[in-house]
Amino acid sequence: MKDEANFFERVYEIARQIPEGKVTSYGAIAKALGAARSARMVGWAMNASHGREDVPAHRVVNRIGVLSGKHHFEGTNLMQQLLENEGVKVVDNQIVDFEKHFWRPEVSEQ
DNA sequence: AATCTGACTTAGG
DNA sequence: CCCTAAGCCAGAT
Repeated sequence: MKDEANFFERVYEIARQIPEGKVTSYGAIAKALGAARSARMVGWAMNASHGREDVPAHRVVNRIGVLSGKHHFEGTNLMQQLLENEGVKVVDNQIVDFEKHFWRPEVSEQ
């Protein structure tokens, strides 16, 4: 049996820990994985997260709070809809008060 | 096996 | 924050 602790699985683990109404960045997740330089890999893992309901990729945005991955969701504004449904304001593909909704996986154990 | 690509980030201007 | 350049690494072709 293979170990399911693949790179992707690790990213999913972090993503699942993102509380509702909160968002985080790819770099933050990457750092939490111990691979701060692999922020792109986090996004890459998200690409593989399709089919995994437990992976709220819509809560993961880039460092400035822009929904860089909304284009990968169904429709054209599903990602925004999901965020607003959780109380996160999104304007022009960018999260309003991003820092206020920001959630750091590395300090999630607080 | 080599090359390209990418849901990113940081640094410098 | 905007722009350009470069680093990054794993997957896809």
